[in-house]
Order: sequence, then structure tokens, then C-alpha cells
Amino acid sequence: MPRPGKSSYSDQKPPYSYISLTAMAIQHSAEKMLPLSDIYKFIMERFPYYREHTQRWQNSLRHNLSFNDCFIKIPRRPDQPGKGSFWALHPDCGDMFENGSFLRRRKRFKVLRPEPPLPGGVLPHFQPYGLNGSSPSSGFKHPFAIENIIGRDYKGVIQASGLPLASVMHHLGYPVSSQLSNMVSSVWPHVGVMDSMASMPVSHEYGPFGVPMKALCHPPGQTMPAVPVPIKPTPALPPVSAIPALTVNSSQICPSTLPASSSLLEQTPPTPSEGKSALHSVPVHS
DNA sequence: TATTGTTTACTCTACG
DNA sequence: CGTAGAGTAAACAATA
Repeated sequence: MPRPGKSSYSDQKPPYSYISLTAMAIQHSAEKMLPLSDIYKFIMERFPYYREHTQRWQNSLRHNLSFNDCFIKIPRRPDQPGKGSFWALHPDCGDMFENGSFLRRRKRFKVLRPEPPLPGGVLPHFQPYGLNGSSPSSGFKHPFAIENIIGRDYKGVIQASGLPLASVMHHLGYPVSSQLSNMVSSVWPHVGVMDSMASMPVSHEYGPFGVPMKALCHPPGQTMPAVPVPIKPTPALPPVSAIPALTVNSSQICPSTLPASSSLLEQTPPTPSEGKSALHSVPVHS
């Protein structure tokens, strides 16, 4: 990661891509996450080139934030008022620029995304997301979203138990948005827990939905069994700082089925030539 | 209303 | 030469 000092460059265009510049700004921050305005500020402070034509490059930068999976959006907590979210680096995208070029990465960092659930309760299976760099209109993008983390960590439990992600989240003590609840209950109306969760307002703090269903990872064609889910009171949310490192005893959910550790990130094993830190990416398929 | 965020489309260019 | 990453423009939605 390049670490230029303040105003390291004159008015000439720095040899960094927007992704690199943004990553620099985020890495430079104490919290390793910044709101958009602070990313702008960082870049303009250090690179005079970007003190002009702000509308142009800032639009490009925003495009990069949304488009590239290496950036994740972290919602503000209630005690952090302001507009927009914080932006952070995906933990697995660290060595994008290892080849020494900050203009062009070796390969675009992509996160696997499942398809949304099919009508009739047929569950989707995980598939690579973002074909040819395209971004589907509905899809989950945020690996730090609580639904995603739980879906990843408890994929095995979800698979074995047949419980919807929302139910697993509920058992773990996480609130579930009415949006997610509605999505699930529309597919599996027999899952009663959704009714009680519909009134919980909190979930948007952890990211957009459309995603969460990704965690409902069953083999293709398998249908969701009718499993009644007991309703339990929902404890307070954990601090945001605890989210990436979330670990909960899976026996709380289904003692007989330990979570099969799986990741939403398809990881390409490094080749000898790539060394220790190959970029995680998924093959593009059409 | 300005800012933030998403998405699409297109061009250019580096890379294999 | 084909592919994919990067840059740009633009339309549009959501939100503080």
C-alpha cells in the first residue's frame, strides 16, 4: 500500500488508480474506515491534481466504491450522525497491488453472491457474482453486513437445519429487518418467527438487504422444510466493531450440526509465482 | 437541495 | 487480437 506524505505530488496526475487512492485514504485512517467526504479530503490534501475537476473524479470514485467488491460499506451507528456510510476495505483484498502497479490490479476482487431465492421455496445455491464485472440489480454486496457474516459462519447450520437465515440470526440474538423478514416469510410463510421480527427496526444499520438470502444455501432444487421456530427475546445489538470477528457457539442453534466453515469468498489458491498473497477472485463465467 | 450511492454504458489501454 | 481493468459520463434513487 503506497503511503505518500502530504502533497507528495505536484499538479500532475498521481500514478494511482481511484481504487488505490481510496484504499490509501481508508488505510490511513485510525478506524480503517472513512465516510466519503473524508476520502475526498484525504485525496485532495495529498494530491493537488485532484483539487480540480472535483465533480468528475469524485463521481468516478463513487462509482469505484460501489462497483468494486474490495470496498465495503459500514453503516453509521446512532451515535455517529451524518450522511452516508463509512467505507472500509474488504479484509481479503489486501494485496491487490502487490505487483507494484497502483494503476492496474492483477485481477478484480470479487465476492461470491448467491442468487435470490426462487419462488416456491426452492433454495438457491452459491454462485459467483458479478459476471464480467457486471453488477446485478439485486444482490448482496457487503461482507460485513451482519446477515452475510452469519450466513457465512453458519452456512453449515443453515444447510443442515433448514432454518432460514433470519431465524438463525434471531436465535443468535440479532435483530432482523422487516424487509428481510418479509422476504423470507413470503417464501416460507410457515416460519412463524418472521411475524415477531417484522417490527424490529434495526437491521438497516448493518447494510442493505437483498443480500441476506444468500446465506440460505441449500443444494440446488432442494426445498425448505417446514420448521417451526420458537420466538426468543432479542438482546441488544453487538457493537459494530465486533461484527467482523463475530463468533458464536453454534450449539446455541443446532447442537447436532456444527457449522461447516465456508466462506462467501471464493478463494483462488496462490500459485507459486504469485507468492503468499494471491488476490482472491472468482472466475468469470457467463 | 446537496450529497451519497447504484447502475449502465462507453472508451481507452494493458495484458496474455 | 481478445479480454478485462480503469476512467468517465450520466441517469436515477435515497437520504440528511
